[in-house]
Parts: sequence; structure tokens; C-alpha cells
Amino acid sequence: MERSIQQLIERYLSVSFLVNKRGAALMKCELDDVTHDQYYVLRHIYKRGVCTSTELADVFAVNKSAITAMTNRLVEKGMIERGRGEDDRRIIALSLTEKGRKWLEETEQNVYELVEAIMTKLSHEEIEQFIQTYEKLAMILQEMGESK
Amino acid sequence: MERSIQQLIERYLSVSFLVNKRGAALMKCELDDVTHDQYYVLRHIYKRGVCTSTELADVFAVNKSAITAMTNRLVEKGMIERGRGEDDRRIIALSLTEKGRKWLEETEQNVYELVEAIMTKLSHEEIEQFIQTYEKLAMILQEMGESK
DNA sequence: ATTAAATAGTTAAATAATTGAACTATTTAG
DNA sequence: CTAAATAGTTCAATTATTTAACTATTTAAT
Repeated sequence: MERSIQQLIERYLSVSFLVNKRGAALMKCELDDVTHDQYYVLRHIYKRGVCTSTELADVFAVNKSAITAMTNRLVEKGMIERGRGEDDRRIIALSLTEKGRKWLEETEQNVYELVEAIMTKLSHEEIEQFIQTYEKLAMILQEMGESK
Repeated sequence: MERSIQQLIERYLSVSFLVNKRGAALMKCELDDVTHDQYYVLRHIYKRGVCTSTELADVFAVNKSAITAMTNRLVEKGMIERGRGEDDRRIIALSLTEKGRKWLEETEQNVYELVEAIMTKLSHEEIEQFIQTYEKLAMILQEMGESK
């Protein structure tokens, strides 16, 4: 393997790990009762309107039983609710409760301010370029996941 | 908050979550018995030669007791060992066993190949720029974590 | 020099995330 | 119309994590 590539990989492994851990730790401060993963479940349902366990399991790249456990906790907390599908009765539609929607909208404000405080230390172009590359990586990973 | 910034934040939250989850899922395939977090503990000790619980807790941004639990498992697996410090007897130096060192060196090969397969779908300059920005973010997060 | 405060690490109890296998209920296809 | 596929749950086990209480050791203040 080429030496310069190897160094890039080494740097990537170290820095991605660091940023994820520290980023999650900072975000946790804004999320009172809700965990980091639960926050992303709520976000996804909010953006979709309704969604299914299977869809969440695909997005999160985990087993469906992990989603069952997480959604159980969110139902207990009164943040989401389950509704049977009309046409296909195997499907259970997950949606935010009023409480869940309100909580998310308020919390998004705080999270946005946190991320903004970090991002604005970089130039607009640098952020834009960074996110574009990140999105390319997301697509590459998606393809690799599907092909397996 | 400015609208374009808000969109960047939204994109960042979505994509960073996706890449982390899917990246971790892909990496797990290479790590047989060892978990994702344990792999990074081993990596950190390998790079440092020896290190302490407190140092790991700082790097991972978790409590020291979380580190105790993780290192216990790694000791059970025969990957690392604990050694009392000579000068300060409170300190316990963590180091890789021969087995741990060999396992890590072999596994790094596979992980590197995995990351390389992803990276080489982007241009060298794009990766370099991406990692540089990532490293800036890491520094910003570090400062924010310290000031709190 | 002795005591009080700080530091390094562990233990224990609780919660959360995750996997894998076995299971129920429903739908689709041969 | 039965067999296979799909959607979701349950259960048992493992891992990661937090918080509070604890032990052992070192540093600092009087």
C-alpha cells in the first residue's frame, strides 16, 4: 500500500473517532432525558412524518430487535406512538406524539446553536466542501452496505 | 440564524450520523471478537506504547469507570496487561500483550484495506482537504471540551 | 511532621444499545 | 392453497455507560 495513502487512513481513523466521541459528548448536554441514539430516531421520524422499524434498522445499520428496544423506550417516554397499517397489517407506523414533536423542535434549536458555534470557526466554503465530501462518503458506504 | 447555515447544520447532522453508523458496521466485520470501542482502545495503547485509564477516559470523553470496564474485558481476552508504576504507585500502566500487539497489527492491515477501498473513490486532494478540516474540528471540539 | 485535599483507579447498581435465535402474524407466489 | 417471504416482537446474553461510594497513594498547607 502506498505510504501517503496509509498516512491518510491513519489520520482519518484517529480523527473521525475523536470527533464522533467528543461531538456526542457535547451534544448529550442538550438532550436531557433522551439519549444520543434516541435523538436520531426522533429526528428521522420527524423528517419522514411516519416510518417503520425496518426502515430505521436499515438507516441505523442495526438489527430490527435493536429498534424495537429503542422505540419501546421512546413510547414509554411518550415521545412516539405506534399505529397499525391499514393496507398491510404487518406494518407498524411510528410517528411522533405532540410531546415528541414539541420536544424535538425545541431541542433542535439548541443543537443547531451548538453546531453553529463550532462551524462558524471555519469558513463557509470550507464547511460546504467538507459536507460535500462527507455526503459522497455516505453514498459510497451505502453502496458497499447494499452489495454485501 | 441564517438560513444557509441552518441547512449546512442539518446536512451535517444527517450525514455524520449515517457515516459513523455505517462505517462502524462495516469495520465490525474485520474485528472478530473485539468490539469497535475496544479496537480504538488497543489502537491508542499501541500508538502510545503505554497509557493510563485517566488518559483513555480523557481521549474517549467518558468516565474512568467506563474505561475500567473496557480494560477488564481486554485483560480477560489477553490483549492488554496492567503494570504498577514505580514512582507513583497510584498509576497503572496499560500495555499490549504480545497477543494484543500481533492481533492489532494484523487487523490494522484489514481495516486499512477497507478504508482504502472507500477513500480511493475520491481524489487525493479531496481526501486531504477533508481530513484537514476534520482535524480542525477535532481541535475546536477539544478546546470546547476543556473550557467546560 | 501531620493532617487535609487532590489524584488514580475500582466497585456496584442501574440504564441503554446491540446481537442472534426463536417466535407470531400477515402477505405474496408457485 | 400451501410454502416462502416479510414485519415485527421476545428473550437471553454481552457491552458500554453513568453516578456514587470507596481504597490507596501522593501533594500541599499549616
